Amino acid sequence: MDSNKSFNEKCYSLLMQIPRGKVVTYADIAHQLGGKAYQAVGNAMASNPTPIVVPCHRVVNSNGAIGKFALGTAKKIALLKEEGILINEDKDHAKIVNLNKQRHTF
DNA sequence: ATGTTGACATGTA
DNA sequence: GTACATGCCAACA
Repeated sequence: MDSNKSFNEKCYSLLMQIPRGKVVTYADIAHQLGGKAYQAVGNAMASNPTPIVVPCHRVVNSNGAIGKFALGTAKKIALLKEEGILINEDKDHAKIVNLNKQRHTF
């Protein structure tokens, strides 16, 4: 049966709950969905029909890394910085600073 | 740190 | 409809 909201819609709902200046990990989202579909979540983001509207750029890896982004990792970093997220720019090793502190809790 | 295994949605054959 | 491959990953050895 097709659920009311597709998997991708659920992910977007959670994403839109994230206030500016906060970030979440794929594991957190997957956990909120009641499973461990980390990559499924990421895939849903990749299929993101409305970027920016859905802050998919506020989602980072569990280890604090930026991960990838449909519009480009650099774009993601730039957006996060613009949003006020502190990122450790080390050459090409961009990582979230104090992830646990900037991590948003649902 | 590296490699392998695990879990889930989507697309293609 | 079943099977295989891929993907903005994570946990474990």
